[in-house]
Amino acid sequence: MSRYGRIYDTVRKIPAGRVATYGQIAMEAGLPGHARQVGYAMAALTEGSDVPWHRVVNARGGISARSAGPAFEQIQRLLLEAEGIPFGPEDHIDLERYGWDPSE
DNA sequence: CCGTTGACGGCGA
DNA sequence: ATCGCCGCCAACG
Repeated sequence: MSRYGRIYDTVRKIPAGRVATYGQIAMEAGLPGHARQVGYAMAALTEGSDVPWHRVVNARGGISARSAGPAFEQIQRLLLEAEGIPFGPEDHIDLERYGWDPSE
């Protein structure tokens, strides 16, 4: 987990009530263009992890489908709504309003 | 060693 | 705005 440590560390910085995109996390972690590796790193997480994985969404503000099954997608949406983040008619979050700005 | 796969994203048609 | 193709790179068989 040597190289992904930067990724997990960056995800931990996302404040509650905010979300960040895979590409954004990659950039903040010093790995621009490696959005896919961020997704791969998230898939490797265990349930006891202190990483707020649910705050990571795709570039359109939506929840990406995963091989683990649709159940986790539901859980992610529930966790985000519990933090006050609303989903639009197309199941997407308004990144302009709820996207994480690292400089804040 | 090589081909496939995958929690993605950008660009062109 | 939507769709499809391609690039990125680590993990697996």
